[in-house]
Amino acid sequence: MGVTKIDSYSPSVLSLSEVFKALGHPARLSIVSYLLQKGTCICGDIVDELPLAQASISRHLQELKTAGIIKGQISGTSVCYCLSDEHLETILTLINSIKLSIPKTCCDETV
Amino acid sequence: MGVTKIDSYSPSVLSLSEVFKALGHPARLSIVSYLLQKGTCICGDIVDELPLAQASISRHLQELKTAGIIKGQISGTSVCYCLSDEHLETILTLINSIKLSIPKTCCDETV
DNA sequence: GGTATTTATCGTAATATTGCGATATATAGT
DNA sequence: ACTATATATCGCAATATTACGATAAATACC
Repeated sequence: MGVTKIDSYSPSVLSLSEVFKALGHPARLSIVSYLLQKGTCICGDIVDELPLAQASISRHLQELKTAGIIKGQISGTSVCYCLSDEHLETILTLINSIKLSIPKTCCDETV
Repeated sequence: MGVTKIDSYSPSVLSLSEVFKALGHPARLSIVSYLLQKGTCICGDIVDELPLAQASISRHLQELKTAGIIKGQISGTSVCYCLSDEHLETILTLINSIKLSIPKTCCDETV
């Protein structure tokens, strides 16, 4: 992320921005989209779906897990991942409140 | 972002991940939060709120604008920024659909 | 035990992001 | 015209992210 003044922000802002950051990569968003359709996946499923190496998929899964977006359960030699709604409620609430509070015409022209 | 295989993803996934990425930085999320409370801002308002230089704030505002999250209107020597709901509807729809489709108990233990 | 399968981690190179000072641009006021 | 105010952009250095191959770790099967 480059030089980031990470200590200057409140824990709630930092935590929520981490969730958004995790969703802010096309590979990770594709994984979430896959889980949205299929319900669960193992690492190998995503390796078949995306043009990335197994090591890269595994890293993306770890980042989604760290952000609280997915969770995994060991099942034999593989790990079954699924969506977690731990943070989705927070995001939903924020976006709803943003939508409700947008003034109708604060800017008429774009710059 | 490092080496990203950006050509491998659908335009819709890329576009949505750009929106999430824009929200995935504490400074930019703070700006959105400020707009949520105040309705509008000029660059100088955010300079007073965050411990970043004016040049840095301006860059973050440009990134939010590029992602379609805010829009700006020239007003004298300053630019009045406010939230745009151009993409918020998309995000809201996605998160709602994720929430609705989460299987209740696909993973009982975390790994 | 030995082998296959599956996932996670390490090390590295390439690239992107961040933040700053300096500077450019543009409008307002005198 | 000159100055002040406000924002955007440039160039740079520091740091973070991404992706990969290689390898480790852990379980399943024979």
